[in-house]
Amino acid sequence: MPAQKVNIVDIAKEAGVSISTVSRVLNGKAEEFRISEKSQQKIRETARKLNYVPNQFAANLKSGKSNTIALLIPSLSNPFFADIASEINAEVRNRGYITVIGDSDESNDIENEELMQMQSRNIEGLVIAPCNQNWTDLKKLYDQGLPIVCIDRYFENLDIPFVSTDNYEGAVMATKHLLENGHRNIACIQGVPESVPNKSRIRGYEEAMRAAGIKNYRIVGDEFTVQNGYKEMKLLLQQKERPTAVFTLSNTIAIGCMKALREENLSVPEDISLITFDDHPFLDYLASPLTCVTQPTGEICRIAIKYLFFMLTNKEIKQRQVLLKPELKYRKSVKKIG
Amino acid sequence: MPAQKVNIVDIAKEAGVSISTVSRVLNGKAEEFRISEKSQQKIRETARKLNYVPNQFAANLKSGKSNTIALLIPSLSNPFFADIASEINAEVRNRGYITVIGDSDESNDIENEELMQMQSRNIEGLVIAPCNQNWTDLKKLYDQGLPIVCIDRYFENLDIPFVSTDNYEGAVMATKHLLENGHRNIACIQGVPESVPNKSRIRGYEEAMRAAGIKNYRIVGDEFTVQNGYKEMKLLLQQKERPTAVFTLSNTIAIGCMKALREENLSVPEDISLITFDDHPFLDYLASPLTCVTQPTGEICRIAIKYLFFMLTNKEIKQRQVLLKPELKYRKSVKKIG
DNA sequence: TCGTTTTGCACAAACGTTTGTTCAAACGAA
DNA sequence: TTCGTTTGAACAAACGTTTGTGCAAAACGA
Repeated sequence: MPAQKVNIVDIAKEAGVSISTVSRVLNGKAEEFRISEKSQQKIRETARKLNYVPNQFAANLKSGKSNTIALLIPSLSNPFFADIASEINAEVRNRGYITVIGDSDESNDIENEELMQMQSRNIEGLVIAPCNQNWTDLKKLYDQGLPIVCIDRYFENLDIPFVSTDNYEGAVMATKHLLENGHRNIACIQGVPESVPNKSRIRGYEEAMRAAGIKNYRIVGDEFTVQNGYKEMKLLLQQKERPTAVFTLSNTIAIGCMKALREENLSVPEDISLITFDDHPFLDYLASPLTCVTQPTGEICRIAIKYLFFMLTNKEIKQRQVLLKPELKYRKSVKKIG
Repeated sequence: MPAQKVNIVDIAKEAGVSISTVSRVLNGKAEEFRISEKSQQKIRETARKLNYVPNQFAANLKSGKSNTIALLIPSLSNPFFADIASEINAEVRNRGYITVIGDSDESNDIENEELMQMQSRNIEGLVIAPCNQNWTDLKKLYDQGLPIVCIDRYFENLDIPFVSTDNYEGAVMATKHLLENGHRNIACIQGVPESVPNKSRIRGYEEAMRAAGIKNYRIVGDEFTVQNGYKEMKLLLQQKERPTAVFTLSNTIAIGCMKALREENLSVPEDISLITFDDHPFLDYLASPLTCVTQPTGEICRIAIKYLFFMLTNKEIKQRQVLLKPELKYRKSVKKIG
């Protein structure tokens, strides 16, 4: 017998008070409106008895407050973003809000659709790692007053605050490390070419290579996926002049590489050196523990949420564009050659 | 200038028609209500021009339809659940619904709170891997008519449908594999002891051990986390009689183990054999590729969503309790001894 | 005793939709 | 011309809250 959902009216009747009184008590405004202790108790008690669950939709409709912030990421199945989702979720709950998470699967269309959905749900803030390079919609939202913070991916020339890693620096560190170990023929397998982090990393890689006087380097690939890493590594291995080292721009790509290498019976770092962006608990325990560039994801999330809630409460943000320093975690996937 | 949010009334005015007409056109009910082609065009055009975004809250309030299903999992940072989230999300979107994801962080309180939140948001269905053993709240919801499907974790004696892996069988397979390789002193590091999958796995492990005539086996640990695996392995290694093999009940636990082993300069499988529940792309590329019991997560998600939508449309479900077969993926972490 | 202040709460109007009902105009048939 | 029928759309009542306003009753002061 699907008990009809109880509402505030039922409670009012049962408790013998008015609707408004119920509303105020249940919203903790009893003091403010001087509701007697007796009424308060009565109301709370019947609410519990009737199993009352407030209807957020109705509440939001009237008040405009949804107590919801949205997180929009390109791919939950990417451990980097799964981590972020987990952290943001916890951080947001601590502040009494709830998170709705959207996964755009790296598709512009889905991202836009999700963005719409979230608007429809009157979110009060948005944390996004935009996969769409076309920022007009996002910018419009921001200008309409929706607090937005970009993480990981961002738009350099927009005034939307962002928190990310200094990807350029990270790539320079990684590339230099390879160069210092005598490598000259270094290939780079990238992820989504249009994304800012990817572009910065590529820039870092290129500059480091050119600074070392190397002109002909190879950049291949187009996705932050295992499949992409696998495919591109396979192709690289078919080249006449095999690279002595490979720099992958995500750990998913790195796994793909290892799969390809394993199939060709090549080992890291003996036959080929490997270095990757993004850490992962597993990286330490691989056949050849992978040297990597780690991003401070926890810090990124904390700052992003801090900023978001600053905006929500109209506080000033001193620095709108934050790039945190990555670190090189030395393991054993780079061989000294030459 | 935060352009006031446009609503259906604005459109009606601008287009010179009534509110209801706008609503019907925008909801694709133009045919049904015989709205002229001209009006339709006019309405759609002005909606676009004014940048109209429907207010779901208002719509839902009236219609009772939220087009939302909820996914509640114990931990997004666990790759197993991250995968599930990703798959469910995609599957649900394909059916024109959207998913809101909740992460309870293995906390009963948070789970209950999230459950409340979701009720408040008038979800139409729920997919949950319940961490709370107290099913009364969930059961109440189910009896009130909310379609619910449990995945991974479930309640055996409830009529709430579930889709999971035959964890018992998986554990038996793993344990037998160790036994067949001559191991007698096999320890098991478990996850959350009260969770059904954990209990089934333990049952499988125990029965296989006893069937082999082994009485004194060790079950330790209490969380599906890296830390738990690390700590328990450390302790196991301090025992007088070290186990020759360890069976871990999740890959997070397995990583923890490997960390401990590495610190003690022990290697798998030379010094100790290791087998784990749950696959992961990385497992293949570890120093000693880990033999594991894989769960058909994709299949689990697909079936769960199929069932959920059956319930949503009042179709009959033939089989309410589904346990899919796991598979043993042989890699190189088990040594033949004795 | 009678004003005045405080206390405690009820009333009713929103919020932006959906949807059942009603109705005018246009049309066609007789 | 008149009447029935279709076509196209307007009206208005919800949905379950929140919140500004208003007003008794109680308490108090003189």
